[in-house]
Amino acid sequence: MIDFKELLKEHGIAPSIQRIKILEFLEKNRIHPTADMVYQALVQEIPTLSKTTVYNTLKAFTEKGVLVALSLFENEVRYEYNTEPHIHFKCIKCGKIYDISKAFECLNNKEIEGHKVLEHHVNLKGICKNCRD
Amino acid sequence: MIDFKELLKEHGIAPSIQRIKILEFLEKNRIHPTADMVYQALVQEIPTLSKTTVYNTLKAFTEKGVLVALSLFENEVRYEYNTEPHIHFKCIKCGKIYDISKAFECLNNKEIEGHKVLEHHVNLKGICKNCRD
DNA sequence: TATCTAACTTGTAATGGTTACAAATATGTA
DNA sequence: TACATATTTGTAACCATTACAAGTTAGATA
Repeated sequence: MIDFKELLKEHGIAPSIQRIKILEFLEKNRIHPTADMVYQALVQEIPTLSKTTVYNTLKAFTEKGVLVALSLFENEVRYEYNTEPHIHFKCIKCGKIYDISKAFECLNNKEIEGHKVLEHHVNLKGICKNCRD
Repeated sequence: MIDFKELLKEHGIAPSIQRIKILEFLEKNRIHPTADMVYQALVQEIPTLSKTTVYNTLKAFTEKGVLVALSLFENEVRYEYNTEPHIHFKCIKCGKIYDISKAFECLNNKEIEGHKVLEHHVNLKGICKNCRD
């Protein structure tokens, strides 16, 4: 069981109830949610929750490295708990996004055509194993 | 010199003035523009141009495979002329987006963790050769 | 414990990109 | 030329996100 309160402190973020709940949700639900999905899920538990708080919190978490913001294939921002490097696969049939554990460490800290590469984001698109049948 | 009129016909798109100008702009300016950038550039030449037309046209071109829509790192859609497969590099200092001719054909038509991969989008982030000095 | 201050949360309004829609215009064909 | 269809246009609506100011909370200090 992760001590979310402690985790936030380690990242220099004061652990308010709202922040703890948001982090807990992201850690337990690896569904790459949008800000609105986070809000909808938590407003039941915290009826006074404000969307502004969700946006502010997600932004702060991303800046402090607690979360990663994703620009996947659609024009919307999604968030995920910051764990090991991995890539994303989106099914064109069901729309589900899968984490793929394979990463491309070979790309980071490399030079490509004279540019220094610090990060890489790989998004795959296709038909997932459940939709192939 | 590309015959844009003919190119549109080949893709099943009626070649109106607006559509030809938009395609011509994308082909000549490989700057991965947003819809608004396309509008701003062309409204001088076609004063009656409407943003709705630009959006409709970019959408149609993307659906017919004339253009490719990109979800890069920010939350905004950009468009580029559909040519050979390549990947993108964004400089975190100057913000410029570079095309990198290297692609990962090895990924397409492969299976990863049971999913069938049809497309791949690789976005690199770092410091470009001009900003390194 | 009481108080103070700073940080956090909230709600409303504003912003900006995108889309819906209906009217006006242009195009191709007979 | 006239008609039917497709395209363009402008306005209004929509939705995600941000700005802002006021209200609330929490930690530190005495």
